Amino acid sequence: MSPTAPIPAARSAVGGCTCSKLRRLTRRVTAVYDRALSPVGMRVTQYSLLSNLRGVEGVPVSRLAQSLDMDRTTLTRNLKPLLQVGWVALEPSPDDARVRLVLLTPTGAEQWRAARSYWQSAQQEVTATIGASALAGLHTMLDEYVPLFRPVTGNEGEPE
Amino acid sequence: MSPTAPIPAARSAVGGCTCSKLRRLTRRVTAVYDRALSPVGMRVTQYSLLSNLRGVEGVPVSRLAQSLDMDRTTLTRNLKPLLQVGWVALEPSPDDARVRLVLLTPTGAEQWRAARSYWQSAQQEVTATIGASALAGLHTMLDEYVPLFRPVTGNEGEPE
DNA sequence: CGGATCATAGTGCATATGCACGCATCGCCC
DNA sequence: GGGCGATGCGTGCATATGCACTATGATCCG
Repeated sequence: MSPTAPIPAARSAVGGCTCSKLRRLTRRVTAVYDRALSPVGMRVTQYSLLSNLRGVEGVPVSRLAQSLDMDRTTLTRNLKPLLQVGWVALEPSPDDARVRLVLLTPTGAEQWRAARSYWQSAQQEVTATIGASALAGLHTMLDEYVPLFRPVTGNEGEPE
Repeated sequence: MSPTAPIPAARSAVGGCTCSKLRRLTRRVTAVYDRALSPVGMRVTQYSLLSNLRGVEGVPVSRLAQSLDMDRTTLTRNLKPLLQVGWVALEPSPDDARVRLVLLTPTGAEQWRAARSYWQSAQQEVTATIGASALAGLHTMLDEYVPLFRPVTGNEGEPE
């Protein structure tokens, strides 16, 4: 069969769907970061998570989820592999027995510093690929539109 | 504890990370579509998948993955729930025993038609939220930047 | 004090994502 | 026609995502 023949009726997968377009680009861009971070055995989601713990004593799970703008239960599971390798720790709050504080371990901080340059490589690759000014325009849009949509699972709060 | 106090050092979860910004907006926007499609028990990923099967006799799995710009193995698994409910079918190609053709069942086509208006609601909501011209600008960027990045798992092909 | 209510976190379930690997088949070439 | 590399697919593994539900602890109020 001819490997390059176009599909009869199905060409553009995304059509006019904003969501599919977003997901598609996100998939490709995520791969850039994940490949770049693979030498340190870290994914971009994890790098982002660790970044948010820098310089913080301990953050309640819900608050970290808010900060990351992600579902609290998603965060709980995303923490699991990081707990296993000992890059983060989870300890009960002395003030409130319900609260569990997430904190960066020394090892985690070290790993973050090691990962940082790899992340910068990925970010630089993206910048070079689409151009600095175009990237700035994209960032502006992404940042501007996020607050217009409902946050995941009752988060929100902190306007900035 | 004060529920609205800002986190000491961790404010913006995404910082300057293009990937995190993309993933964040994608999460929020996906929720809009998934909520809108929930009455028909469909997710936006599935809606997009079914859309690509409209008017097609049967598409090899790999080619459909290319069209959707998604990893072939991801598609294989995304097909599973649709196979179970009978909206798509998978049959061996008469020409090549290796190839499995994905096709939309009559039920699946019917479900797609039913879902279409719900998808339109979501798309309309997004349009109204960020504005038609802004959305057009976003689409332009998303479409323009996708081909600049390596496709997932050796896909690509179709420049169109 | 004690119960209703609220807040915080984890789990079960289901899907989404992609890499590494293995299996079967196809085409080609001798 | 018997290899042999290439091709098409599926699976195992691990993470990412979010909804519904549960369990536990804090708070308020009579």
